Amino acid sequence: MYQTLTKRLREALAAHIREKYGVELEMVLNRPPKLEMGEAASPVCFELAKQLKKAPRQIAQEISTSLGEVEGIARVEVAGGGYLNAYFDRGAFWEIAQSQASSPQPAATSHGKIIVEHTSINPNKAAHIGHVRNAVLGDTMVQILRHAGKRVQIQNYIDNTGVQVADVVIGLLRMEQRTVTNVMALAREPKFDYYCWDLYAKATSFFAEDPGRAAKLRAETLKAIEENRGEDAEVAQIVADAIVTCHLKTMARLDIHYDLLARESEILHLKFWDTAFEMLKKSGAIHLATSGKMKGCWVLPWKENPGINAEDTQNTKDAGKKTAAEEEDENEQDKIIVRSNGTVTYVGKDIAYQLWKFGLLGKDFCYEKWPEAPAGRTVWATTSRKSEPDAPHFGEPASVVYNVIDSRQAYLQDVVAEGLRRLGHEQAAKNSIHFAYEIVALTPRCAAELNYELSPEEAKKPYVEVSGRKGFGVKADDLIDKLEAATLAEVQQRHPEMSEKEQKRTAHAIAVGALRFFLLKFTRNAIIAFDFKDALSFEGETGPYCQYAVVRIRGIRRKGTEGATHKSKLDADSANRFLSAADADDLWELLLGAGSLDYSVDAAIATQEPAFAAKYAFQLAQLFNNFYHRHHILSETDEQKRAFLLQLTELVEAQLVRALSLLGIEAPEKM
RNA sequence: GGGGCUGUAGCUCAGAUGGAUAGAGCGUCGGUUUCCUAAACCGUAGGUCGCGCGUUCGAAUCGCGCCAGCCCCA
Repeated sequence: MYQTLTKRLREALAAHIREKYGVELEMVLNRPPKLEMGEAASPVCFELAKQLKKAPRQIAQEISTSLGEVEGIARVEVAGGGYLNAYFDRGAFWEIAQSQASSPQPAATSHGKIIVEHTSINPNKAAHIGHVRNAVLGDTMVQILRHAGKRVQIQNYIDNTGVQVADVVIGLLRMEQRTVTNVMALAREPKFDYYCWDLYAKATSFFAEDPGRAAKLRAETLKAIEENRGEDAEVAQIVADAIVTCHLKTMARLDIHYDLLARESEILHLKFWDTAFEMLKKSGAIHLATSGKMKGCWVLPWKENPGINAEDTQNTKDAGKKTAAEEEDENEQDKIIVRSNGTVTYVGKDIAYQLWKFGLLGKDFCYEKWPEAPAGRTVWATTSRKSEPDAPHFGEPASVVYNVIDSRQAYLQDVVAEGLRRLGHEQAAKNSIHFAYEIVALTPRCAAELNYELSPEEAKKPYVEVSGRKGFGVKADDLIDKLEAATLAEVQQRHPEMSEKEQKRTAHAIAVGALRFFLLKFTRNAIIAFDFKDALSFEGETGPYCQYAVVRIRGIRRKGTEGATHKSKLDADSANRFLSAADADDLWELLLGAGSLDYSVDAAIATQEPAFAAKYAFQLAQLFNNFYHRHHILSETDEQKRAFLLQLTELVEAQLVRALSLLGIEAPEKM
């Protein structure tokens, strides 16, 4: 809606400037700080002033008088030192909003497939709050991209052959001396993910007792898992599969789902890695270190000028000029891809996976349905067995890939991208986006509530980092339980007339709204210092605040249909009249807000910042609450006015519900 | 040692593509409810945008240098 008009304005301005001054400029539009300054502003005259060597205000004056009609724009004025402020035709905007509200989604204008990879939790313990941030960010980005007409596939990478799973395997088989059958039974019990959470922490202390033994056990177990042999491999699969099912269940509570579970075991068993390894060797992207600390490792040279193909000559040239010490130093910057014992690092496997995502590996997985998907859902997983015939074509190359991974791994992600580049896939490297976000830490107070003993240094810090190894953190299911309990108590008090089922449904929706919004209101690179007090807050800038605005509108609609038997029809001129009245700026502001979802979605995509969408929902809810206190709709005596206010309210509802759905938040009927 | 991120109100954070008088929530203080449910609204106070120099008609935003904190690679 908003973008419909700004697009017209942008095009008209660009064409006019091209014609009048023969200058081609990118047409940036801003939102003026105040409503009196119009709805869209262009600072283009300042830029033009440089090129034409004229005063910006004079240019603005010229343009504003000669621009001519732009459909839907009432007028363009000169302001400040040379701004062009555009004022929308309020009646026209109302019409656009009415027609677009009823025909919601743009047709899938997708060019290529987009992959969003998120969640990707090590399948060896319960999910914690940090994992939830990852999943919520990823899922929200998915909804936003789909809303913009993109074709998106959601993947969840399962590192089921890694060291973390190995640690739990050691815990079960060596520390607890369990049999395979026994583990199988244990894995079927509820809260197996919680059991592993504790066991993983115990294993960590067990390893700390004797580092030598730990290294040996780990290496043995890891190798057995990678080669898919013996009890270790068997138990690893049982554990990883069961935990993945737990994670799917936890995320389903937040309405987060996946198209494909891409498992690391298949990267190995289907020889994805072997193929990638050959490609890397053949292209000279990696080489075997023959001396020094990394002797016997395959390494990817780092720190050199990352230009394409020029490295080889440059490497030798530079190396010749360097002292031994410098060379040694430089070698230490190289990234190990294959360890001297032959095992592949995570980076190596990730390069293979990224190549596959872009269709550059020349291989595909086999696919089968995950046997224990959440109710009513189908989730596919990679497999080494034969593909099921109805499997979607997951191997279709992606044009863009969003990898939702915390920012501590920025360096590793750079290495992966560098690997792609050295294989000659510059474009893929560019389109493989590290969608980075900061961690969720705990406030010292929150840590204390969890009975965690703080060291003196930790107590001084504003936050404490969670640690899966130490078993220290807020588990996702615990947090959701806590939120649901708190919201249920509130709903029961406010709505004793509701059935218990209805109360629970409502409480659940509010709990999810509170949690998802809480994780989305921060921008990606803000560290969230988690505290139960903040997360359990339902007032102010929160999900429930936004939901409440919708509930209010629904209340009005219910009351409205009960009371008035006839709903008078709004005639075309009336809307314009009400919006253009001298004291109607608040109505206009609300309409404009309701129509600005597209603007916020565009900003969210351009900046890769889902927080923009959350901000939008909150601001629209705020505008509505403000309006709600100023205008009593149902008691409005002017029938046309009442019809107008009602219709405006319904527009706000539609847009707010849409915005919330992008955030994965459902608005209940009552709360 | 190298690389990255962060520093804005008492607290937690927004300020995309440089732009007009730097915003919000919480907290403070003071008001609003016989209801279209107050999970709301209104008012109040609170800022050398870490510091310095530079680029620009214009800098919280860009560049350089410091200071402080966090993370990553060794």
